[in-house]
Amino acid sequence: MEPKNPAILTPRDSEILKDVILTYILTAEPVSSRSVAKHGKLGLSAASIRNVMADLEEWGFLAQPHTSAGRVPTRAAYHLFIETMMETRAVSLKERRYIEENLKSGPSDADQLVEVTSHLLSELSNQVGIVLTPTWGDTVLKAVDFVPLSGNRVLCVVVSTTGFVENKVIETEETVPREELVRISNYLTESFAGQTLRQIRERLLRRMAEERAQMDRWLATTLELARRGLDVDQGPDVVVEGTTSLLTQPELSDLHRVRRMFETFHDKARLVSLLNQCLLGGGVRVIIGEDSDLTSELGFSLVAKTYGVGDRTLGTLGIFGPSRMEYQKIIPLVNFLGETLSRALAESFSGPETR
Amino acid sequence: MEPKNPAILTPRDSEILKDVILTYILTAEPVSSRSVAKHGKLGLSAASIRNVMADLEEWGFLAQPHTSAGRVPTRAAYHLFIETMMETRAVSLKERRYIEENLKSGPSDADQLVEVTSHLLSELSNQVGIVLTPTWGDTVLKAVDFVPLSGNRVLCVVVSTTGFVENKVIETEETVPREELVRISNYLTESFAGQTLRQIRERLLRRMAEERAQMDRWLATTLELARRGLDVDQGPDVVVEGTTSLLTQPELSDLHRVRRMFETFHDKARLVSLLNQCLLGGGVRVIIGEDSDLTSELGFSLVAKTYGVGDRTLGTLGIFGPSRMEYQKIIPLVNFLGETLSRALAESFSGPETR
DNA sequence: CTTAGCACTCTCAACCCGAGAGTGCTAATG
DNA sequence: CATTAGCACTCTCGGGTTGAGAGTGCTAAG
Repeated sequence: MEPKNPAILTPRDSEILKDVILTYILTAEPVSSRSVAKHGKLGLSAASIRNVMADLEEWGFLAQPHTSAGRVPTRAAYHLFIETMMETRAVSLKERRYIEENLKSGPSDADQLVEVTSHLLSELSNQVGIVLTPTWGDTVLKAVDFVPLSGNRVLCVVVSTTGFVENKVIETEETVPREELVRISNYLTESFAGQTLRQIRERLLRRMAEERAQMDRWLATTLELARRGLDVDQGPDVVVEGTTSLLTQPELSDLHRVRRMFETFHDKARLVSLLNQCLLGGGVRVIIGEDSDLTSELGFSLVAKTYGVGDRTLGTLGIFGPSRMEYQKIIPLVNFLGETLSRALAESFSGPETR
Repeated sequence: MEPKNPAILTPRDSEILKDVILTYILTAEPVSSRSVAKHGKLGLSAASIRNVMADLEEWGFLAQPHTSAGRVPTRAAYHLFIETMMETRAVSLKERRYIEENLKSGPSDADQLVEVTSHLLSELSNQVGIVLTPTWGDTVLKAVDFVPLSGNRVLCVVVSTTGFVENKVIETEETVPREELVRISNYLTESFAGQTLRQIRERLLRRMAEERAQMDRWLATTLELARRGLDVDQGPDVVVEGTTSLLTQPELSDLHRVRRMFETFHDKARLVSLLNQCLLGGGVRVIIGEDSDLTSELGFSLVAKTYGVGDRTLGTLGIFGPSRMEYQKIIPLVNFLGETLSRALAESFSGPETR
């Protein structure tokens, strides 16, 4: 469709494009040649700017909603902006303090940590914050514990090395006394700590098949409890925060798009697959507009980054919002929060082992 | 403003009012005299209906958006409708099956039960489902359990008799070995099970003050752990589900009201206080429009009921939506789900004691 | 190469207008 | 006397029109 881009933009072209993008981000309205001429540093008249802008449109960096409207940056323009001409604005000291305060003191377990992070993402960007929790099968077991409830019910508590906790009530064939449960907890924790739930599951099944005949009663109930309690095959959870803050954005001024947006955020499966596109690479990934079917409908963008402990990637976190967003601030913010969350998870939960 | 209502409506007035309400609930548009005449059983002409409707308006049961529009029921009309002329439509067998299936098989602990209930409320009514979880201080302790994490961290698991589980990570002064934690868990569960968290907290504080001097080391750490672990002073949680389903309702056709609605649902504190108005009485409570500041802004209604185990009220559940809702179906639905949730909580978790 | 000038295009809000819907009133009717 | 047919009146809503404003593209002059 669009003619081939030139190998490189002249400094002037670049400057003008940048100006258009910056003011569009600010105002959400098509940018006219006149406003660029007035506001811009280079003392050119509107007419000259117009020529350049016509070129930029031809290259595919600008578009007009209709004849005689200003120009609007395209997806390509945003990408170029981010890669070559953006001056990132580091997260301010005040914000860093605020983040660390909230992340250090408030949450006690990892799930709360994730929730607070999502909230911070949203609050500090005025967009939607998204955090993907680790896939449960990949988490490394720290401890299992069984608590007797009434009747034949047992509460199984599974803790990962990174501090995520999962509760599950299971029903046993017969009542298992408290002391027995303590022994079982100890045994299972000792034998399986340090392995992923997926590995554990496989080993359990293999072992149950192998030893079926010669297993004593105690081992049988133990393994059965483990199988039931550790079998949490749910995929990753998506924590979405701040959808309402988008309602004030001008791009959501019509009801139909509002509905679409909420439908989008409710379809967790698609969100997960979108977020998973960002799994590779350590830096911040930016997905803009038609890069993905999800973002294209709404003309939205996603700025995302993985988080994890050591070299192990646990999940993804990011900010979702109209393509017209302050990448200069958003990208450092996502970066910082990714690092901070990773650090918090590492510091809090993988200290010296207890035994 | 409005002239005093007549002591009683004639059967004909009543019939007409009912017809207006029913068709308004269905169509969401002002009801004309003509449509009542056509659709209604009593073979009257539009002109006669008009006279009656003018009366009903004078008495405050109907209102017109403007001259030469049809009539719309007022809050008073809905109340009258619910109290005297509504024929409730019992929850269908299919729906009952669906509810019981979802509530029996899916969720394992009480928190999940609440979540599923909220979802069912929303799904079956196409409105917003709300469930208020029990105030944590009022819940009765079933068991406490401590799981050692890394370093000086201990995961405290608190289980209520009704199956609600709370996790909390606390930091201890010095490392407490695993066997010790087991002893402490046992001791605390035995001494405090059956009391509310509030009671326990008071006793703990008193005991710590009394015995400060003569306490041995073990008891000191035990009580300290208990104080920290059982001190969850958070208020009730509000689980809101299905806000998006309201977006298709015609009363939310303008953006401003959509924003208002989402703000409303995000202000958990106000929601709690509204729901708490329904705490008294065992039946289903209906709050319509200007009955409360919360519902008035939007012209919304709330149908709510308490749930609990035995004679102990635990929380509230309800359906929130435009005043124009199918009370004939909604009220039985809330009633049924309240009873089913109560039953599920009772059956699952307060069976025979384990020790 | 730059820019002033101008014609041209497109949107947007305001306005008007007529159709349609519904009412209130009155007079006729059983 | 309740009921109803008839009719004038009111209000909303959608469509069409118009004029102002904004912005562009082009051309010709500096």
